[in-house]
Amino acid sequence: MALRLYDTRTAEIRAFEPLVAGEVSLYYCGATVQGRPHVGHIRSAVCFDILTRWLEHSGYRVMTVRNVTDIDDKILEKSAQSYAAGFEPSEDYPAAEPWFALAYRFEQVFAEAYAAVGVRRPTYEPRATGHITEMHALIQRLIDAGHAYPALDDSGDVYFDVRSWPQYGELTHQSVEDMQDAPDADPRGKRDPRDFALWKGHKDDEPLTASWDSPWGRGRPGWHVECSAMSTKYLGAQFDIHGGGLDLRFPHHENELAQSAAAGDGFARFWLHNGMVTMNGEKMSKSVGNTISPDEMLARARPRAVRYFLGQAHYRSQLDYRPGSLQEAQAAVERIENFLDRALPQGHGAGVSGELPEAFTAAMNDDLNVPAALAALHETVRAGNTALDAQDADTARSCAGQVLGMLDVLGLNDVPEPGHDDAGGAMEALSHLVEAQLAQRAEAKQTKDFARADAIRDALAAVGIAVEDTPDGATWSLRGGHR
RNA sequence: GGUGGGGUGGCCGAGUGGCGAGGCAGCGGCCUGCAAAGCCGUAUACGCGGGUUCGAUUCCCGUCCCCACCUCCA
Repeated sequence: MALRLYDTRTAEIRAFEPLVAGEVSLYYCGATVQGRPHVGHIRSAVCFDILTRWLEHSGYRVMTVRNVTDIDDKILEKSAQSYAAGFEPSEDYPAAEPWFALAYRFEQVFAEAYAAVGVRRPTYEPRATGHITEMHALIQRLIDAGHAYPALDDSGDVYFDVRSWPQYGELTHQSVEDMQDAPDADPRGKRDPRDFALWKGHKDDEPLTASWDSPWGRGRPGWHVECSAMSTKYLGAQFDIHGGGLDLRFPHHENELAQSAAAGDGFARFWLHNGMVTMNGEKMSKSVGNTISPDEMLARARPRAVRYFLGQAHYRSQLDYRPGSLQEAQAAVERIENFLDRALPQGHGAGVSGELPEAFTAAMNDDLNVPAALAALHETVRAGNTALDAQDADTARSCAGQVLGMLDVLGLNDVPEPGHDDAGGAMEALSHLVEAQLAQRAEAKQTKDFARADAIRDALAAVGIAVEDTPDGATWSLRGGHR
């Protein structure tokens, strides 16, 4: 069965066929780098990372582009605040920081946050500020086609003319007439309050560094135009998939689609939107204050568990966080790891086949049904454990190979685990100390001195080292940092 | 008011016109010196009311509730 995906625009699941055989072009919206990432950004990235991995596993060559919005109202506002009298600097927002320094700094924080849960870098990450000329060209095409106009006042803005584009609303299935009037719409210079800015004229209180010359006067880009300009520059006038969070459907993606289509570009063939992350059923947002940051998650559970949690629900479903979610995810992850440790001790994993179970493949092809894919993974783990208990090493090894293959697709094998990969010499030294303790404990057990054996185990447990007995002797692992 | 998505066992979370995915937690058992890990077993689950059907959680109608978006939003 081939891959089928849900397309927001047509509101249907249909077979995915790329524009160019064997190649997939994917654009998905990244962040406006005005602050630290929150888990919604990371969930979105995990979803599209899994999509990318699945496409690659399916044999496609995938070009992925994710934008960095490094100029916008909020970035300028945060920077301006840092110069204001009475500003109190914090760790996240130092005093007197230029907007471009702020944006660049947070861009790097985002990169670290993505990497911490094993999200691979896109093929390219274009910045809005680096594509002003492409935006100008697009805006000019829209003006020439009669779908955009310079502001009727002297603001220097350029607006998209919503009324000139009958298809406006097609992505979110709304008609312009039915839209609720925007309470904060500032109609100055607009033909219709729903018209949106392609170009924003420079204002005197904004730094000159945040403006560029244009045929319509000095200014800066509107929010939506960058994605149209950059996606088509790197992926072509028409490309396969455009993704992003559900909350970007309107206005952001609707406007992107309108301006690109009105300019004559085919644009995205599939629109994919991931669901929101909620806390006890409500969307996490800073204004409500019900947030947990990626850093806080990583402080509460291992990176691999955090990724498992963020990726475990279907990508279109809402993902609910509540106390205990991460511990549950970690328990599930460790169940998988325990099996691999039993089946492939000490690096015997080399050369095992990563062939995937049919149920897993079918689930992934069915609009990336990760929950069903995880069910297949866990069933393979159980089958493998059963085989181990029956001394059937070949079956166990085969199951382990399949599990490794599935973990690769889900990206769980790529998550860096501190204290595991990079502890180097310290880990080596610790290993000798623990082995010596275990040898003493084995001796105690030999002489049936269980009190002493338990004392050693308890002492190790007290410092975070878990000891488990197996038919082949005791094994140990660091609690919180997998062996 | 408009648009879209939901309400599944203690929790999370798939799915299906009829043999109850999966994970976590719980209980019982096997194994173990004891644990841990693992395996086996274990649940009168599908918001409510009607209808269609031999049979509905799944389809239809009605109804209640929740969530998201309607120009800051992943």
